[in-house]
Amino acid sequence: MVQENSGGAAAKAPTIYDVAALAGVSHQTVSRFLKDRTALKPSTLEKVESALAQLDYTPNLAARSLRSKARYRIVVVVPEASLYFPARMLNGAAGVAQEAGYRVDVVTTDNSTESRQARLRSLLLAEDIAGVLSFVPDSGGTEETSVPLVVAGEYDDQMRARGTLADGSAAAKVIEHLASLGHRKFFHVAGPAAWPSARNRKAAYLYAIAAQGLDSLGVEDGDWSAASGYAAGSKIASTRGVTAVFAGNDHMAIGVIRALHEHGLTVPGDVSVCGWDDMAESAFLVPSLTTIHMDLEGIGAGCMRELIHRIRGEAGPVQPPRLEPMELVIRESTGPVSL
Amino acid sequence: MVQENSGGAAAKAPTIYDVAALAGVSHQTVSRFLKDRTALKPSTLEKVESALAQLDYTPNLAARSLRSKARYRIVVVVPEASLYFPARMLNGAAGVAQEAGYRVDVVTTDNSTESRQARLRSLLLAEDIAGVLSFVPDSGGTEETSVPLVVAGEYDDQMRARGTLADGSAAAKVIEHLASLGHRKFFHVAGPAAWPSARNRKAAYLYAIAAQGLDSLGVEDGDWSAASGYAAGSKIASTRGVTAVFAGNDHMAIGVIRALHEHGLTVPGDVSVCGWDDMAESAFLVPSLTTIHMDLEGIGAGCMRELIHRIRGEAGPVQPPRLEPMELVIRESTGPVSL
DNA sequence: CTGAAAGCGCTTACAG
DNA sequence: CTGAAAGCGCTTACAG
Repeated sequence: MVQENSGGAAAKAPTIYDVAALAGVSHQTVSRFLKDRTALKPSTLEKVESALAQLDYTPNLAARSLRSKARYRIVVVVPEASLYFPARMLNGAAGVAQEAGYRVDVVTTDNSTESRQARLRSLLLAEDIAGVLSFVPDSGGTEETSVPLVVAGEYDDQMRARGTLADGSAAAKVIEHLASLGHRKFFHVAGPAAWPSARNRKAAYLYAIAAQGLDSLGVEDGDWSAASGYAAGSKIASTRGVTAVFAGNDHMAIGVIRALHEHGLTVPGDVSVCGWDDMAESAFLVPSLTTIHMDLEGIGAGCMRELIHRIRGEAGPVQPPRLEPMELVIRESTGPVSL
Repeated sequence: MVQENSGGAAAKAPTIYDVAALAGVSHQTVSRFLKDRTALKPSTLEKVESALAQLDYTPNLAARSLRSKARYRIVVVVPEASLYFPARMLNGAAGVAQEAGYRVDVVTTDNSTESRQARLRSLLLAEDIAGVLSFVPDSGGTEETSVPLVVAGEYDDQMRARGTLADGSAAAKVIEHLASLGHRKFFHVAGPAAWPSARNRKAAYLYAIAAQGLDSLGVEDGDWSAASGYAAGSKIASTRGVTAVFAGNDHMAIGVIRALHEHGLTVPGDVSVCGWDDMAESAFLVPSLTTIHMDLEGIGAGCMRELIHRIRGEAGPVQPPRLEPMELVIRESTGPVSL
């Protein structure tokens, strides 16, 4: 499981002094080269360049950051109970950060333990943190820090405050699609209220129902898991008249379908079910899942771009992320209302 | 989306000198306190302690690591195309690392891009890296580094080399279970051969088939995704006689079931299908999935514990991780062979 | 355009 | 048991 080191004395990493000695210049000149090559005259530049390459030099970030107060690390906070957390978001974010020259410190958090909270706080106070990207809506303690902070989803909140819903048009499409199939009586299984995306989808659902003159026979809050969808599904099965269910994510949709199945209801024969996210396996379920396709990787990348934009103090608004379109993908789990 | 900092001058983090001044001692004394409290006499200890608490001091890791050459960071390499990578493993690993006082740098990798490889290599050469935990079997370049390295799954390889199979008994249980239902003709959908766990399960499958005097009508390599399971499933549907399929993970099992469904074959009526991993939603599928329950979080934690053990140069073998038992969970997707 | 000096915040010898 | 000195590898002024 472990690969032995090539033994003995670990090869000391070369320093700026080694490079300087080899190039026959002062170490400051090497430092200058690293910062801005054009500040050197061509002949010097060349010497430094070849010495650098020869030694395979890597700067010591600790020393650099100690002296320059520059920061090279971004902390990403992910929920610990991340059975449902889309790893794709983390990937998107990490990719962008690496591309921009930052290292990514991942911190998992559950809201329960004191000690972990404390550890997170002290980490955030550390001097070398450039910024924080939190995928956890209530990431206790992150707010007090003075580094730039992006909480994924807060954008949604802002928009909702302005009367716009980030997920609005997609949710409207779901409801329209179901209404066009003759459905009139709906049920919504929402994500946990702490999450902006959950609040957003619920609000968009309620708005679309009202706008299109339909009926919502109930809303149940889950926790994003299939198990919570299953619990909601049992309730739905015993609620007379529901013919269409809109679930806040695909996991919960799976749970709903299972519960309906156990109550002798078929999907989409008796009840239509629509999810949200378009997980990689949703197309392969039986029935395959009608859902909203989300560019999770793109969203993660967008959040990270925004954070880096703030870290660098660039003026002007962040360019909105170029995401794959958020589209309704119609599959087998939704169908005409049964009479 | 962004929370403004509490404005103005960022509160400078307190240094060891601030603490020393407040406590009325030299900064070395504070440093000693941090390293080993018992080296101070009680009255001094008390003064330092209260000053420390009052200022909410956090050590500057960059400075500490620059001077002491101690390392505080562990790099975790995760596959970029991690649609299927169980985030739970990362969580388990990160939790253990944090608990032990390390920070976790996550690096995503795909094997394609040169620049990313280079970045990974230079990251690994950085002076402040204590060790590397890779969840990617072929994490190009990590081998050259002189820091302790654990590649998740290599342990499996070692055991196989010694004639033992980590996943052996569980795979045997799968085959036994299916054989007890009357199945004789099997098919295996394996994970990518680069992954030790995939090779392991395939070997265990072939061994169990032979040991129990059964027939394997084929083995198809997938890439862990439902889509690859689907492709294999089409092949299975056109292979005469197969009544039981053992898939290397639950995602591929889902794809297999879908393909069989499209070919008019029911599960488990016509064909039984068994997965591996026991994803959170596997119990809620229709049919619910027979699978091997894996303690993914525990495995991630175990790998990290081993790495830290090596980093600290502790003698003796690593205590084997205390995992939840790897159990066969019998659900609806496997049933008696049809005649 | 380049070198000599100072210093980031810590820890590790060295004295007392 | 505690303080004065030195130095980790860098970058940032300051001179030339």
